[in-house]
Amino acid sequence: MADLSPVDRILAAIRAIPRGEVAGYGHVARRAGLPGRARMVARVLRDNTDPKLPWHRVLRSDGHIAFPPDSEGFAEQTQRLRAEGVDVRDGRVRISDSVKDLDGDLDAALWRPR
DNA sequence: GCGTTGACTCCGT
DNA sequence: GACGGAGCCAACG
Repeated sequence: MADLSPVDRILAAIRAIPRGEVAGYGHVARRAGLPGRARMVARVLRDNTDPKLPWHRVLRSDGHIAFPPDSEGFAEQTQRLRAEGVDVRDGRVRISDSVKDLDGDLDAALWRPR
């Protein structure tokens, strides 16, 4: 990976998240070569306008959705995740059995909520 | 160049 | 599991 700017690497890391899986801000940042820059990931997502970007697969380290429960983005993120087979309960993400099966190989690249 | 801000994380309670 | 406080870092005015 080369001379891409931090922002581009963050976007690439987010796009690399497979459908039906989720990743944490810190995990995305680390994957982008920016350990500890979770806050930068958050800013990139806020500024991002690319409809192709699976931003809804990015969650906080706790598995909680980063938006306030009464927010618009919260509702949309929940709906998108459910559409991909991710079980969302009370603003928290839970992994379905089918996804749980794949988890072994993806451990290096993906993170799953407890 | 400084102070504020934030879709964060870690740790203790 | 939920809450509060401290730390970090880049963007913005």
